[in-house]
Amino acid sequence: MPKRVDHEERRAQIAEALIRVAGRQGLHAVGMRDVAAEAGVSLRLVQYYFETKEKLLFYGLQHLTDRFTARVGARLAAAGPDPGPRATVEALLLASLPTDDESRTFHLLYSSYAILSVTDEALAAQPFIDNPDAAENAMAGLLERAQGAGLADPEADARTEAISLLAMAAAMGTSILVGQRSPEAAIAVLHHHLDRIFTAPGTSERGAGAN
Amino acid sequence: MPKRVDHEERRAQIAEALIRVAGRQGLHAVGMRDVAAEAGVSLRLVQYYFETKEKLLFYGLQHLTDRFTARVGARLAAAGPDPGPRATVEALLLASLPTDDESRTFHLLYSSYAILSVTDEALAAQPFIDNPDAAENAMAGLLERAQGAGLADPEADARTEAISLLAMAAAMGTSILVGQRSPEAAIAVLHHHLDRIFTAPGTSERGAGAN
DNA sequence: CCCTTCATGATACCGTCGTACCACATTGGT
DNA sequence: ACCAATGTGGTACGACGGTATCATGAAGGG
Repeated sequence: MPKRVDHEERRAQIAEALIRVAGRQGLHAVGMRDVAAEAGVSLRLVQYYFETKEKLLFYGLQHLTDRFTARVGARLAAAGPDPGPRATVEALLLASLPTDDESRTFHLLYSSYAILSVTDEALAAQPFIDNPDAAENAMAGLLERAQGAGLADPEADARTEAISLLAMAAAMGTSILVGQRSPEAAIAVLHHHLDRIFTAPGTSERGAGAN
Repeated sequence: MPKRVDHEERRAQIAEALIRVAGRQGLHAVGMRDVAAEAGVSLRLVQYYFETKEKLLFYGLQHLTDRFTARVGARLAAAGPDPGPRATVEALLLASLPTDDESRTFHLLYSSYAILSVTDEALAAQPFIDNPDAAENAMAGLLERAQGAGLADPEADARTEAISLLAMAAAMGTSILVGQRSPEAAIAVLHHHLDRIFTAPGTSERGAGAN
């Protein structure tokens, strides 16, 4: 038999091409020929590894969320070993804002998929990240731990605040994406709420902050 | 000359057809033939009143925002003459949540247009509502008035809180749209923050609230 | 050594979509 | 009464997109 190529790696490579071209032209405007050209392969190859466009799109979503998860993990790791709850929460929120090309593309495409899923049941059935509310649970858990450690307002409802923070980050991310707001303004708003929730004793060095 | 028909009315009627079919199939999947069929007219007619699909889409966005503005105005009027600042703010926020078919369609299509505008400069140049930050200014103004009247926490930064409230409403609206959260849960979170901001003296009847 | 099987390339097909063109009806003005 | 401008319908055209088909190259096993 011939070259015996790693299919999974090839698929990943094509998926990255999909993400790049979709980030440029918009997910709706991407065709198999565009993906093939971007990946430097022939149209037939794209068909070979993903039989149908639908499967390519699904795989693209999966790849997108995987890459984003990895990126957030790296950001957390870069915040040092065992950072405080506030630093962790802040890192999570800031990582989800579209501040550079990669996160801009992620935000754009994730939003595109989400909007698509409203009218496309096949896409809605797809595992959209593990995120029915994984991020929400993680964030709520962090806030509760902070409360337990006396670092956050014990009166606050952790789950409600978690939902609020994530919602604000998401919506302001979109504002940034469409050029309605600057990343700095969004970060300032998030800091405001972190200051409100975290009754920080020694963790009040914010302003010339991390990222 | 022949029938002398009201072009503007005809355009509005076709635009509503566009909105209906786009709400069903998604904005990306709508074609001129679909719009014509939905409006009960011939394809040629759609071409006659909007020469190009792009113009149809632009007009559709305009019509969508007009209808939404009117709807919000009606909601405010329904809240009685000169309601308190909190009731006004609450009405504005709740009106923007996708709780019924009309608001669901609005939220879906507005989000679709917004995402589209990221990669389509012609659409980005369009007056996307009057909303670079009209809603934000209005909301901030309301909060400031409430502070002046001693109804809201005077320590709070009105603009920051306005941005926060609108952002949460927007993001949770999307969560509702994709079926990730119930309208009730979203409303509860919003109420939580209204309770935090408004130091309501007699306005503490919330829970079996307005809408 | 060759044959089977995996991998890849070129290209054809069929549907759809936006747009353009042609034809006709209707009606108000002269 | 006829003409011309407005409104409306039917249909064709060119392009593009996803998918399918045919063909070929490469390599490991009998």
